[in-house]
Amino acid sequence: MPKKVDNHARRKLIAEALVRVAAKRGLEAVSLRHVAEEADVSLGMVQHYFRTKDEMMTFAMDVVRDNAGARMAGGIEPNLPPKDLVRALLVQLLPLDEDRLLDANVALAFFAYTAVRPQAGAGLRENTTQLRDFITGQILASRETGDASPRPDPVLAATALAALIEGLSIHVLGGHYSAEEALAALDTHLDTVFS
Amino acid sequence: MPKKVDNHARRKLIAEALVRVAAKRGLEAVSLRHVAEEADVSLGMVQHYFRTKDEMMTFAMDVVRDNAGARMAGGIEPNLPPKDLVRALLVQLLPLDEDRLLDANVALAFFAYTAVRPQAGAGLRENTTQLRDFITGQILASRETGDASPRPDPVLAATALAALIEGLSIHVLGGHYSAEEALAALDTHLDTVFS
DNA sequence: TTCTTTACAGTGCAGTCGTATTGCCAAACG
DNA sequence: CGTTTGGCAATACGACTGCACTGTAAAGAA
Repeated sequence: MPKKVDNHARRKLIAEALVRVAAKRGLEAVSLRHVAEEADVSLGMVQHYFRTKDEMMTFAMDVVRDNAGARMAGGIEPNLPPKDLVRALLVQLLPLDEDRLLDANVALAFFAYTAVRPQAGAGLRENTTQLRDFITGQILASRETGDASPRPDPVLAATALAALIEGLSIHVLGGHYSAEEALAALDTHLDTVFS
Repeated sequence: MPKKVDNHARRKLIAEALVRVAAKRGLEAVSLRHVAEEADVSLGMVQHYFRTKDEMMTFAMDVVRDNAGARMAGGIEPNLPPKDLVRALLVQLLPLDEDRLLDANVALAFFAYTAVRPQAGAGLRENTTQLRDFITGQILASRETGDASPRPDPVLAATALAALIEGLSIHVLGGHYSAEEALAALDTHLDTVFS
């Protein structure tokens, strides 16, 4: 066997360049050439690691999802009460700093992307399902300890919570209001869920 | 003066074709030629009514916003209690039928579009601001009549409500769950806001 | 009537797109 | 040592893009 290269690292390098292009100029500006330029590699190399553009897109989506997942996992401190735990998770999805703003921007673009390509959205769907399930569990846990009044359906409450951060993120991205306002809205909502 | 044509009607005709293309195949499939074909007119005509593609896009965005606004206005019955009024409004933004699904799809695409072109998002921002203000007013009104416990900040509650339908719409578009589930989540949230 | 102005249709152009193809180079194996 | 083979660069190609330009038909103004 000839030269040995870390295949996965190269793909990630390219995918991250794609993310930067998409965040700065939109998904429609993502072309093989632009990505190659942003990654400071040749077009040929991009083609070597991704046989088709769609393959590159899909991989980049997975990288973004992994980023978000890792951030959420990193925000967790065990033994936190359910409410704080959920909050710690959701805050990681809000564009509160430059990094998260970049990712949220790309995530939004991918949402629009998968809305027209249903088969490409499987990963996204899995993510929200997991998030919803986790939140549901935490709501139930909080009720067991008697912290919350057991009024509304926990699954629906979790659904609303997951949708809420999504909507807040989008509004912040669109410049409708500041990230701080979004955070405040999230907090008041959390208060009502974990009353 | 020569031939007299309803200029605005023609522009709307073209913009609606654009919306159909965007909903079916995504914003990136929106080209002058595709729109012309969908509208069953010539490329030359599209160019006659829109000097640039960006001008066409902006106009189409306005049409979609008008659609949504008209729907919301149409859903209103006066003398409704605040909660039902707000619900009637927000329901119009959920993709519960084919028409609203189409518009929501395009709206999502435009959100992603404006996230990278801030100057094009002014209209969108105005829309959510108006919606937030209206909801805020209704929350305050409901409290005056004593229907609600006056706990959380009404502005933040309105912000959350507006963000919530946005997030729910997106999740429904992505096939993460059904429109009925989204509606149920909205209702439980409305119950807590207008307790 | 003649003239002017609008409302298109058609074509051409320079640039970009994704992809296929070709070829060179260096490293590992026999 | 050669030979093979993966890693990459470069180029070419047909399709498509937004836009500019030209031509033509028709409807009012003079």
